[in-house]
Amino acid sequence: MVHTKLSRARGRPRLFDPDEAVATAQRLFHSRGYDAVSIAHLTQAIGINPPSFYAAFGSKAELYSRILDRYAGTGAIPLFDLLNADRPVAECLVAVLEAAARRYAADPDAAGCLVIEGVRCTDREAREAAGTFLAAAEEAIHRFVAARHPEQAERVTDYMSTVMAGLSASARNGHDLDRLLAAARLAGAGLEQVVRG
Amino acid sequence: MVHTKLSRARGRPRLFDPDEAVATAQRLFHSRGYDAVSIAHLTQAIGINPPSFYAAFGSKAELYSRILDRYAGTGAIPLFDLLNADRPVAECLVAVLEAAARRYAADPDAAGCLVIEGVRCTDREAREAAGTFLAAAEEAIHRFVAARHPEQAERVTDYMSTVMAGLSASARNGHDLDRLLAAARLAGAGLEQVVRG
DNA sequence: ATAATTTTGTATGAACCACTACAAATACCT
DNA sequence: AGGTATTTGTAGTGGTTCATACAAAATTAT
Repeated sequence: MVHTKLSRARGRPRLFDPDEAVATAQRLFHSRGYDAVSIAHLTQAIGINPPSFYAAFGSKAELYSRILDRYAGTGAIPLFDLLNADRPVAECLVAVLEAAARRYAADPDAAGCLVIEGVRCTDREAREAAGTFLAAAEEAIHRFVAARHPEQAERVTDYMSTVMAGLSASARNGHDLDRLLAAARLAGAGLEQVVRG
Repeated sequence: MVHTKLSRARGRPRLFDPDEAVATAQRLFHSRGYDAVSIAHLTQAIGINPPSFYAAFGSKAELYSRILDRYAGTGAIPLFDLLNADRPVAECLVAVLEAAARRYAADPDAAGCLVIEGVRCTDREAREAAGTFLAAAEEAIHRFVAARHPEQAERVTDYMSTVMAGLSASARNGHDLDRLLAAARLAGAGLEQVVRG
């Protein structure tokens, strides 16, 4: 039995578009941070009542988790593209830092990284969901560096985490693209000393 | 009319030591962050009831502000000592980064910088209080750099802010002293390229 | 038409939040 | 002893948090 989108579901139809609602919620979470966004804010922004919200998304943390998945395709840094390149390691890593600067400053009303900021929130469930994504990103960087500079992999991965967290914080402190890019490039200078190949 | 500490105050005496209470509160705020600490947590940790708390400290945000003052003398980086030295600029700045790494990792249960993390909290009043201290630190760094490298001052100050925010975040993510120090030194390499003198 | 299914809006529950009114208690001052 | 000043504990205030119970509404299936 295959359900196509053409054959409508059985009960009363939804009055809102869940995908659109997720996009709205993503903007809210990214702009104000997980803790500062209440169910009341979300339902009001989406234009629905709490029961519709819970029926569609389960809970605030579940919706957030779903948004993190979506973020990977819409707002996060394309790590695999940037790190699979055939260029020198340091060059790739600097490209990641510059991409981070660009993403984090792209929308002044949703500055910084949704994941990096998410791991600082008060809710355990949401924090752990963001932590999973952060760990995956760190592992991708670690693997990339370890392939050619195994001795430096941990140190460089830590450094990348630190700089990206710093860039996200500075973006949320209002630094614009130019300032963020300058900081990313200065940070890149540290990299080129360690991984020359 | 001078009141000495020897002549006791008039009414019923306090059953708790306000300084001790402030220290307890500082530990709580630093460990869990401003948002995650409730009045109930504070009063319970101090061992008093809410009315005593409000009589002594005014409000949660007021207490936090008082703690930030205290933090400057107990947990913050001695910027003026480190930057007034007669050594090369880059050397001083790296010393600041290393001092930050040490402070941020010193107590695993109160990791990171109270000020840097404070500016991310949900409460406007507390956020602005922390912001004042952060701005003062940034101004101190800017002035120090501008004295000898006026062209680089803004860029270097932004970079310092970014790296220190990153170190604080990494500390809160559980990185220990060694990892933080390694990141601080890698970041220092970027500095030495820009401010050689 | 009737049953089954799903969403909707209203209205609310239970737990927490920062904060306080009030009277009893405990000190100093005269 | 009596008056004044301050802190104390009890017991709340009103507001916000996330989440739900319930019945009416709107659709498909039979």
